Amino acid sequence: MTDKSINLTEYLIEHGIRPSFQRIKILQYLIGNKDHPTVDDIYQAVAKEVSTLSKTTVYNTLTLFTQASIIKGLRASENEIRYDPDTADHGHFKCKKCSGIYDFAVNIDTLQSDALAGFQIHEKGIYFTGICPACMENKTNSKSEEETK
Amino acid sequence: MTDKSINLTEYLIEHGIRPSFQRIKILQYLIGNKDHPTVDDIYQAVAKEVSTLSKTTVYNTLTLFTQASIIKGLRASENEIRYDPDTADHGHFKCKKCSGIYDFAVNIDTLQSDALAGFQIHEKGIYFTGICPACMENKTNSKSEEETK
DNA sequence: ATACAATTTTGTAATGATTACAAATATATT
DNA sequence: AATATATTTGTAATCATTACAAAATTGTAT
Repeated sequence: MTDKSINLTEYLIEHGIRPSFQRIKILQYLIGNKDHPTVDDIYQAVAKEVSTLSKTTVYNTLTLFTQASIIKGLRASENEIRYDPDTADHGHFKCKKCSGIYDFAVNIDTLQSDALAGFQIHEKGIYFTGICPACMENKTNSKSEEETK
Repeated sequence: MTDKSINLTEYLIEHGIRPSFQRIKILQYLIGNKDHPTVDDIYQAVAKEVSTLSKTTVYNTLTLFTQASIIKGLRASENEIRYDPDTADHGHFKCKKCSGIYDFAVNIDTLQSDALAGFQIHEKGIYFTGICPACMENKTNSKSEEETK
């Protein structure tokens, strides 16, 4: 789901999800914010438009979307799950300093290990951690103060 | 840390960790149980030998070991962190049915993607999910009942 | 349109893993 | 032995996530 021109309502229907107002708004936010938002990020942002929004609805919706495979939950971060509307295989790099999460292209098929013969694989997650280029330079990092945890 | 003949006390000292009784027992358990135990698994088991053991000590110790890179924390499971004394690069497969976690050999170096030029990589995590061979056969699976969540 | 059924949303209360913190205990050093 | 330092312990707090039931919305059939 990358093409903005696709109608969100139809997109949901195509994936067997009834297109409620809340669901469309949450999906819209996810597609417009591919920076791996947390549940709270999503809730805070969408609540500005949908004032009655409940966090439970956000959880329900994200679970629903995940089951329908239109988004993926990431476990790159320690505490919380983050969500990614890009369901194509790719890796995630988490910077230990600024806590930023970067996507990176990777040819996951080359990984295909003989060791998993006989296993039915559903998802492939590639999570790297380390220091991002920006933080390598800036010893004094601004992001780290606001987000260190 | 695979060779059982290595003295655990010395092993800890070599890694800059003071070898307290609790730390040795926890390390001993980890090395003897490479089935990716949870914090509670470790606590329950070691508490049988060290009756005064506190769960906080287990957390402290695991954090210490992880910082010293003698174990690795896995996020293959949804809720909780699991620990692995095998710090060599390898993948983890989580079966959605029986919740079992399998190690698998994988040549992570082949992954090296150009996209990460300039990034300083510390850890590489490979997490697959799906159905394990045992669960593919047994439609009625026993493990799933005890561990489904 | 109207009434009924099914689905979705909401709010609150529980759960459960992890962390904070300070007192108690053990260990090392002089 | 005396003192300083490091470790362990227990309890209380935190925080993301889940459970659950009531309220609101939507769909369907008459």
